[in-house]
Amino acid sequence: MAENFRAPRGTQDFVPPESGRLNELEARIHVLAARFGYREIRTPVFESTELFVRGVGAQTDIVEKEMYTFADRSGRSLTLRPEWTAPVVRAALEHHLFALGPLRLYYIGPIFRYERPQKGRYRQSHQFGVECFGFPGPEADLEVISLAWELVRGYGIDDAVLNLNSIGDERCRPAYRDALIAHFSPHLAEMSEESRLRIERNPLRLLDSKDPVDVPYVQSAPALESFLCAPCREHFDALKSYLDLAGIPFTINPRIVRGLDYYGRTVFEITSSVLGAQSSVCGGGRYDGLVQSLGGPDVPAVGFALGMERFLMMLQARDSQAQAPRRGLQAIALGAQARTVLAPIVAELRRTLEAPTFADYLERKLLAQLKIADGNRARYALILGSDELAAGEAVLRDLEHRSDRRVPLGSIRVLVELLVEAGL
RNA sequence: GUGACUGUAGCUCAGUUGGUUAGAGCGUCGGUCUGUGGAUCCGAAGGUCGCGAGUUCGAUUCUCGUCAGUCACCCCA
Repeated sequence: MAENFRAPRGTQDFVPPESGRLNELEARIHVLAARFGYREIRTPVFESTELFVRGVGAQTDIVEKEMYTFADRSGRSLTLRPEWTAPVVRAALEHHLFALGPLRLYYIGPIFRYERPQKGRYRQSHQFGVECFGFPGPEADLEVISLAWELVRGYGIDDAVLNLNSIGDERCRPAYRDALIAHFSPHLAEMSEESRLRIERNPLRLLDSKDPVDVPYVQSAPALESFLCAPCREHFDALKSYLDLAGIPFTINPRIVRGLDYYGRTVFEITSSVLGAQSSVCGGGRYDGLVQSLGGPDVPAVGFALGMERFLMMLQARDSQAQAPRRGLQAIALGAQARTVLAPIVAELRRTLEAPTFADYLERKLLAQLKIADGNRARYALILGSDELAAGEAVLRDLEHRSDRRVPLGSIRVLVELLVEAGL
C-alpha cells in the first residue's frame, strides 16, 4: 500500500472508535478536575526554548536530545512543548495568578518529544496533569495523588500500583549524593559502563540500574530515607499516614527518582503491568523551587502528568469488547419517494432528539439498512416504504425487542413526542 | 541515540527451493430473502507483495539502502 503521505514517525491518528474513547476520557477528566476545584489552563503548543532549558534542566534527557526545537522566521528559538509544567508556571507568572494566593490548575493536551517510538511512547502524545501551587504541606500532595487515583479507580482498573518515594530537598539531598558517591566509587571498576557514566551526571540514577552486575552494590547502598532531614521526614511520614487514612494503597519504592531536575521531596508514579517496558502511566511529585527558578515568587507546588495514550491502553487491556448499549434511531427510507418524505423528518429529529439519528441515503434494501442500523447500535428503526407512504404512517421498530408498531406521519411533532416517550 | 526482529488485500496472516493469471479467514458489496437485523449458503470487488537500487534471462522471494512498525536498552507519560 504505497500511500503518498503517512502520519510522521511516532505520531498517530485517532480514528473511530478510538477517538470516541479518548473523548470520553477527556470528558471524565474535566468533571473530575472540577470536582477537586481545579480549573483548566491552555498554553501555546510552542514556547521559547529557553523556558524549557531553565525549567526542566539543561542536563536532562528532555533538553539534551528530545526537544523539537526550531527557529522561526525572525530567528527566535522556539520549542514544541515537551512537558506542561514549565509553560503553566510561565503563564501563571505572566498573568500574575500567584498574586491571588494558592492556585489549582489542570491541563490536557499534546506534548512532543523526539524519541524512538515504541509501544506506549510517541513523539506526539497527550497528557492530562494538575498543578497545585501555594501549599507547602503534605495535604496538597495527598490531594493531587487522590485526584490521579480517583481517575484510575473510577474506571475500575485494579492492576495499577501507586509507587511513592521522597528524594529529600536541597538541604538533605547533597549529603545523600555524597554518600552514594562514597559508596559506589570503590566498586566502579566492577560495575556497568552505564553506572560509571551516571555517577558523574546523576548519582541517584545508579539506584535505578537493572544491570545484574550492579545489583549487589545497589542493594547494599545506603537508603535515602535514612538521610532525610527532619522536615522532609516529617512531610513524608505525614503523607503516608494521610494516604492510609484515605484508603489509597501505595508501595514505597526507593528507586523512583524522576528524571526532571525540579522535583524535591515527594515523588510518585502510577504503574501498570499491561504497559510493558513503559509501565508508568502517571508520574509526579513536589517541585517547590521551580516557580522561583523561573523568576517568580517562592511558591511551593505539587502536581503530576498522566499519559492519556497509556491510560487508554490500560482500559483496553481491561475490557476489550464491551458492547455499547443501543441508542438513537436509524431512519430507513425505501425508494426515492420515501427518501424525500423522510429527509425533513430526519432533520427535525436531529434538532429535537438528544440521541443520535442515523440515516443512509443509498438505494438499499430493507435488509441492508437494518444491518447498518445494527452496526450503528441504534435502538429504533423508523421505516418508511411505499406501503407506509400510502397509509401516511411509518413503522417504528424496536431493534432490541424486535417488535414493530405503526406511527402516524402526518405530524412530525406528534412523531417526535412518541419517540421521546419511547425513551429517545 | 544503540541493538534485535518484522513489513504480502481494509484487518489477521499463508505462500513462492527465484519462473507465466499471488491465496485464506474476517470485513465490505451483491444475491439467497420485491420489505424485517449481528446466522447459513453462493458470488463479486479489493494487491505497484512498504519504497528505491543491485544481482539475475527473470525478484514478492536473494543482497544493500531507505522508510515504517514491534521489542529491549536509554529515558519517560
